[in-house]
Amino acid sequence: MQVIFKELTTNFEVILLESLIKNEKKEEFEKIRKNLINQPSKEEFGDYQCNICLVLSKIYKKSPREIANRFVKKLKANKKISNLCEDLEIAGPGFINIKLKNNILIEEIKSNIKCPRAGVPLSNKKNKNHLRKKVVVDFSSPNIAKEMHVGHLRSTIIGDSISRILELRGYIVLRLNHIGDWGTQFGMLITHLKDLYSSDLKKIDNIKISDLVEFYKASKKRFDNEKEFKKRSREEVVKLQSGDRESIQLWKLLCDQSRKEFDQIYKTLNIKIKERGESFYNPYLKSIIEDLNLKKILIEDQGAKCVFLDGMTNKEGKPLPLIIQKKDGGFNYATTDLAALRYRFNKEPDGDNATRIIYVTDHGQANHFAGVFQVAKRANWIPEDCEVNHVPFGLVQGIDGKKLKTREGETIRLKDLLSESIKRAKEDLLKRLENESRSETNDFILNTSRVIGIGAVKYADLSQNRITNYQFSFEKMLSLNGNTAPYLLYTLVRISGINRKNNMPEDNINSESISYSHDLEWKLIRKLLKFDEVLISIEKDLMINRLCNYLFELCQTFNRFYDKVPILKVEMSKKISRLTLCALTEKTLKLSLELLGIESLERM
RNA sequence: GGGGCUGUAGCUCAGUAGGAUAGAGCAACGGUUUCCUAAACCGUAGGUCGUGGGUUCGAUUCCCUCCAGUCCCGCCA
Repeated sequence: MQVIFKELTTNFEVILLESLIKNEKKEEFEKIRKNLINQPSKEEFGDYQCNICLVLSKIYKKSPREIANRFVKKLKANKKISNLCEDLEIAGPGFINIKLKNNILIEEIKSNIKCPRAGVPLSNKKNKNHLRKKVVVDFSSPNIAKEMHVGHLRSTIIGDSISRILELRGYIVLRLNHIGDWGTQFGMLITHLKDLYSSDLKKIDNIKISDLVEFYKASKKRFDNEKEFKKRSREEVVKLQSGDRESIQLWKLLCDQSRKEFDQIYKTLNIKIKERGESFYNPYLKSIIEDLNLKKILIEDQGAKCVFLDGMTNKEGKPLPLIIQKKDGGFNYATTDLAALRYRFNKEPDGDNATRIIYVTDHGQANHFAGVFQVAKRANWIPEDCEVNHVPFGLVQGIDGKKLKTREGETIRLKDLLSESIKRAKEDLLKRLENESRSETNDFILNTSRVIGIGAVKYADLSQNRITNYQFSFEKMLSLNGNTAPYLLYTLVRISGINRKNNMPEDNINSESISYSHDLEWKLIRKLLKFDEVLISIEKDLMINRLCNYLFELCQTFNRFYDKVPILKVEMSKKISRLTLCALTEKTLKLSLELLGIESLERM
């Protein structure tokens, strides 16, 4: 319905401007045009509302209702507006409630049914060469030789969903996995590896580390306790960074084995992402220093090369530095992040030619990114018309409100968490089958519980406002009531049920005869038509929970309709009209679940 | 000490480019099945929107004070 909204806004603006000119207040136009037409604060107020008369009352020094009367008269005289609107009603102190004509809404429904994106328009934004804009989404980013945990889960799920939504809107999306594959920890890992497998070093393929996490822990323990080991580890870092052949081989071995673990998780979660770890940017680090030097913003302090940040201070009240090069000459993550940012905005072939970079990390890194962005801006590395966004998210907590841990106090492995969810979904399903005396094939049971189990975990995360911490509860996310994946899937299953029972041949459907009379039909129509506006708002603020909220409301609206309004056992024209609503609900839901990375089901 | 984020019903959370009587789910209580999956639907009850100021015709929303929780603050990422 975005198109209608825009047309209404344009024509309202014309009338507003005429009025202002007539009253010699033209200069106010820019200030007050912004929120000329709003979403209604309540459904019963109509399709949109206009609150401008209360503002005009101040400017014209007349009562808002008096102004509203005149304004509405002018609006009604406008042909384009009267073609769209059934009624412009003045309410309360001077609000104008806008109700659209039924046939306009029905035309929208028909057009959305035909549209493969269910009415969501493609973004018309293009880059300077009039090509589709490219967005880099940086998400997931686990560390080599460490287990993925719930913190990575949020980044992965949110980043994936953002990518999918931007793709639907027509952007070219480059999903990047900025994995931690470089840095000082590799010194100890490689040294430990060399000690353990000294005899196999010639035949590297023979080395199989059974448990990388245990391996990491053992290395760390030695690093912290053995002086000699620590020394060798440090030397190993230098070797690695200077490109020593054997060190590089062992580094690759560690990365490969880790990658296998990650890929399993990504397969389970159905995540597509391109691995481009920190090591990729090594060749570009030196020029970061050079360029910052050239621009005279790099300052040496206590042996380290820093950029001092504006508006940020440390404990002593002095300007906070962003360390670009350590006193030992090594680079750290700020350097890599700057190099990555610059590369992504650079033109091809030495860059990605992006116009927007989105970083999905926990909000603990907010300061870090604020610093990095500030330096990038001062160094002029963010081109005109381009933007960077940090998309922060809160912690995953247990029921106790503390960081999610096992009973033993250990970090929960992501793969254990996912299989637990599937297991619980399966138990629920089996119980239901028994209660209803249903029998299903083993394949059905496995697939259904997998889709529900994974979907529930994803949806629980995405439906939450990402900025706040959220409490992880299998019980809630798998519940069949409330704003959960199973509730949405169930709604879809109901529609599939209707389709199965419907024996009417498809070519009987004549969309010309569509008409609606029931109040619940109209509520569903209006809800369906909000879909595009929801997605467009998400493109700006990247709050995925808006989509989930919308879907929950859509399903509630549909279920009320389904409960009270017969669909199949009615006369032909009503049946066709109602089946059309079912079809669009189904399409919207399926598409949305896809955007959330959740699979659909026909039966459950 | 500085900065970020959070504080809304018993619990978990929506809602904030200012708008009319602040919404869901869970838990509690009550109701609905000749019909498409009742895994649903309907109703009742539950609120000083952390505190105190300010701006405004109008503030949960914007600004300031204070309180509470949490995260970050020089060579880890």
